[in-house]
Amino acid sequence: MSDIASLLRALEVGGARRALDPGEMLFATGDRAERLYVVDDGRLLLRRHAADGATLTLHVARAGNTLAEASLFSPSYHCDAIAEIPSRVLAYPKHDLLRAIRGDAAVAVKFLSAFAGQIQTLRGQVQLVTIRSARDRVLAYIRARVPPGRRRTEIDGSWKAVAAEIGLTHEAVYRALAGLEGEGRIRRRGRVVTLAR
Amino acid sequence: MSDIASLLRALEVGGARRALDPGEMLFATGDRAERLYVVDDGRLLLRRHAADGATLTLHVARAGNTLAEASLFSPSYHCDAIAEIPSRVLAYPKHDLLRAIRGDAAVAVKFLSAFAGQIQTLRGQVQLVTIRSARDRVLAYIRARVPPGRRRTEIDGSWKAVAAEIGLTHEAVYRALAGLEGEGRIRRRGRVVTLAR
DNA sequence: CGTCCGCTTGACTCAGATCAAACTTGGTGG
DNA sequence: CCACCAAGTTTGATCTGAGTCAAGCGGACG
Repeated sequence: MSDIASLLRALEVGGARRALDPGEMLFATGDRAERLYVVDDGRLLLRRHAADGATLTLHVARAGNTLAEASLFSPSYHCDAIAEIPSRVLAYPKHDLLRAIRGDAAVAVKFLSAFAGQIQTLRGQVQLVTIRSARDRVLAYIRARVPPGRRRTEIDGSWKAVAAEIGLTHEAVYRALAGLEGEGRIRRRGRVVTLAR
Repeated sequence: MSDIASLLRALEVGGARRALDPGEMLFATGDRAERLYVVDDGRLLLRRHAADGATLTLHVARAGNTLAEASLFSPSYHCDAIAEIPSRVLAYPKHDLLRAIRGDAAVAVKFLSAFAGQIQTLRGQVQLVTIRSARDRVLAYIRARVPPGRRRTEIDGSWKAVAAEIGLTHEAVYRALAGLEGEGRIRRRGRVVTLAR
């Protein structure tokens, strides 16, 4: 998956380990961006607060994912990072990384690759969040999670977390799921969902 | 806009122009990924087919957007690209780009920075589209367009296009604008908007 | 064994979608 | 230079569906 993690391990750059409890904050909006993180284990949420107090999950970072890539080129973080479950991360000082990247184009290319993946993920999310109907949005979310050629997928995290990720209330998500199952478009047992033909 | 586009223009790498009719396919899933594209004019859809036969639009690429960045790092395209309206694109051979990136860490860093910018822009868009109230969403859109320290901005394109971009109907946008002007939050003449203090 | 949290469903409300219609603007061609 | 057409803009009336509030169930965990 993310060869960034292994790439970082191979570099001289040392990563400091840090453990987080559920709900613990790794960094907050406005903090000086001095580190880039790799999720070793667990799950972290990148969140932003809207003016009206609502919180939006911008990204769900899982084991192997990098966190706050954009902060490499930004003086401060522009969102909060919070552990959803007990998690461990590796922290790499931004300056060391930038030095390594500037010194070795091959390293830079690896980073580019990881960034490109992020862009794709985010585009998918923009597209998803723009779908107005809750039913269609949930269905699109599921479809995007089913590996090509397969029919089944397991949602990781709770449906409530999914709701936050796709910009719906959890009630709307549950109703959409119930509706889709009623129509026979999907079958579901807990977090395992199967697309109907 | 997309500094990737201007970055590409600045490189020695030449871009081949290509015109597409509505419905014409630029590339299909599984094709060998040999080029990265920049949309010069028009609108292209990136689509994927789900297991249940449905078509999923992953992204709508407009003028200035790059297409298939991820393909730089993948041997084949993983979605279809189709022109929605008459469009023109610039095609950059992947090998030339990769050579330029690998050969010069400074170029690589420029790309990285541009990609990081893309990521931030996209995160901002996700956040914007998630704002539920039409009034607040339009206001946030305007605020994001006003240069720091200034009060005025000119929207490029029509308000109708803005509506599509931020996931509202054009009626909702016009009403939101009228409401904001009524409240005295903004002043507006055509496409020029001034924020009230 | 009790508490917390995810899950689920119901009733009600309201903002934005939808449908409709008129006015304005800009550009094109005769 | 003007007639005309297309597209954007504006406003009104109605409807729909997601948000909100509320309440109950069940499993996980200390």
